[in-house]
Amino acid sequence: MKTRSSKAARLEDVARLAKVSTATVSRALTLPHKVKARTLERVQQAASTLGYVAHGAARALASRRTHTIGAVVPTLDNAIFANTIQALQRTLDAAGYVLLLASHEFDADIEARVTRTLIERGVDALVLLGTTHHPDIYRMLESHNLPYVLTWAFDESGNHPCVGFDNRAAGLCIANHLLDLGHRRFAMVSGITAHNERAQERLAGVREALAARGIALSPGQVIEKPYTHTGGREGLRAVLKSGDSPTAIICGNDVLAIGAIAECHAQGLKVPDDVSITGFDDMEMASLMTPALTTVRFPTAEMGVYAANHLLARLDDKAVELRNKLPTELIVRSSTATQKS
Amino acid sequence: MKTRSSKAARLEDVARLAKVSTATVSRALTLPHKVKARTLERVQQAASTLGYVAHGAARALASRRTHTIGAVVPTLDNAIFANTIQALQRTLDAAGYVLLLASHEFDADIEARVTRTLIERGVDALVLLGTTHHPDIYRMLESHNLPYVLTWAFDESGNHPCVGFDNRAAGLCIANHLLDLGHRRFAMVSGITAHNERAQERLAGVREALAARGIALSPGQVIEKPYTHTGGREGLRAVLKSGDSPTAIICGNDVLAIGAIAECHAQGLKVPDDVSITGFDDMEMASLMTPALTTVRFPTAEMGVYAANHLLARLDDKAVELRNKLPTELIVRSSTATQKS
DNA sequence: ATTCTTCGTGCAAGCGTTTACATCGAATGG
DNA sequence: CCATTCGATGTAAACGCTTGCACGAAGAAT
Repeated sequence: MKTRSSKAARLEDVARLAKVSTATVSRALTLPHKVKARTLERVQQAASTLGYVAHGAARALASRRTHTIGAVVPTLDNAIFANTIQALQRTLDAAGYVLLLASHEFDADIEARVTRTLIERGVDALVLLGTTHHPDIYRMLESHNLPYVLTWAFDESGNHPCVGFDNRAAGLCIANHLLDLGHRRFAMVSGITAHNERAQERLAGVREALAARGIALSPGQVIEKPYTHTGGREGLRAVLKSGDSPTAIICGNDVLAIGAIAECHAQGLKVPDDVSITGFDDMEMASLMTPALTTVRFPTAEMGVYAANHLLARLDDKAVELRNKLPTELIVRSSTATQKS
Repeated sequence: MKTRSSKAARLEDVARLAKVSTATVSRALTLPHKVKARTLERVQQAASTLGYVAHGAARALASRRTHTIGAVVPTLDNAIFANTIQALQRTLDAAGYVLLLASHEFDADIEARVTRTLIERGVDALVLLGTTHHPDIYRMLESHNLPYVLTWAFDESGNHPCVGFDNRAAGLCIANHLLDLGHRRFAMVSGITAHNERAQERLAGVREALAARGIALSPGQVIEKPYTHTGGREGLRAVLKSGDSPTAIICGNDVLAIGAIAECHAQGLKVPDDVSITGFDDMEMASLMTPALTTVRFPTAEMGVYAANHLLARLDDKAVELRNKLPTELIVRSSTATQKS
């Protein structure tokens, strides 16, 4: 078994070289204002010539702080989460924190396991995605008294700090857009709704909007697929096979929509002439494809920044609002068109 | 300042409840075969009723192992890196390791700083992207005796363990494809080549292929842009402005190519009728867009798996090959066409 | 001058594990 | 039946840092 080299300098080595105590070195490195300028300089000099790198575990053990924040997301594969993570990491980094990342592929048990691992590794706080989680997760958060924040969804129960979107409103919004264009025959290629309230809410919003005009979605008109391009293609095929040729297909996110549009092309269907297609999220790709995608914009990067700042504030015992609903916005592009009846 | 709750159970609490010593509890939890079945069961029972979660920092300090592996990448924003990271994380997770992630936005100094931070946090090993790094980075790796592996590029010097691709060969390959189609007027929208040997090598490969047919790229025919969609759009505009209307534009990666194609559409240029466009990487999107993108496939997920296994093997003191060049493959789709002269 | 602060520093006690070493009883072999 | 080995457990010393407390010196207030 490889061990960290014994040549790595320790605090004591720096102290000896700078002719001060280890306590002073420690203070010089973490609370520079507590040390006289001359001493500080000597210590820094010594640390630098020895190439001293602090031993995080020892530091964490003694100080009970790791300066590490954990995030557990469904997957990194999806550009839209990557977006948030990137913003999160950048904000944390600026504050001297490091991001410990784990993903669970939309599996609730794996989520509980990796969350436990992160807590074990000693994160100071945790970013979770979505509101529905394994009870063990909430139990561990509770018993370790860990600050956390839920993201991407808005916790209506009011029990949890969160920053997210109103996924139901977004669903309502996109469905109304299509209704206003004259569409009456719909289908939805949803993400997998089990254990995923974002997907559930989007679907519920769509249903609500349609119901208001007396339209219902039959089981055959709602296809659940994983949030992948392939899922979108398969979803579209399934929808077509189901028979009642919809004029508008609402996809559970942009990735599904991109897959669906690609499949339309493959099948010789024109978008939006033969069928209108929509997504959710407004990832960058949505504006670049042809046809450009009509979707609902979610400010995902802002959310990452907000989540980071929220936790940083709480770790500093500053006051913060505990729940924040970020605005979403309908973005109409060219994948939807009016439907003459 | 928030501290971890004092109610969290420690090893000692478990030991007391199970009526054994802390040493036995420790062994029961990490080397189950070293304790008698009856004892093991008692300990597990006690741990579970107390909701015991090991204190990673203490464990790391005592054992000099963190079971954490660091990765520092340019950005997470790019689906193609996300791909590798996802594979890396999944493989590490299966082996009981956690991924500590940092990004540097293509800035060499930031890279050195975040790498230092990761080492400080006590990673057992490190995944680096590319071969060119700040000398401080190699110095720290050396003095801490840290296993590491370079990825995405192949280190010809032979000084560093690596798993990557032959970016130059890929450049050669794609340029030859276009030459074979009859193209003679070229431009390249490259990534920023400073501190990035992947971009440099791709460009060099292209130049080499063209030179073999007596074609040179003038400075105006090589535009460097960040690896973003916007970079691709701007790159295309710059290429067009430069005057000598190329019939083939080689983009430094798929993201640039997607941006470039979008800009072509905006400018009323038909791809591939008016101009052929290529990328590198073969991200999933490449096959889904219209026109589908001709590109060179890089097995990025495999690389993540390989990098993970490489480090895991070394941490276990098993033998591994230190350098691995993964094969790339030309993928011809519909963004390139023959050029009649 | 004298007393009271304040500041800079050192001393040393942890922080919660792991792990060499010691111990002890039981099993094995001659 | 004793000597030897072995397996299971306990004892206690690290691991490398932070931080409360004590202390002396220097400055401020009286």
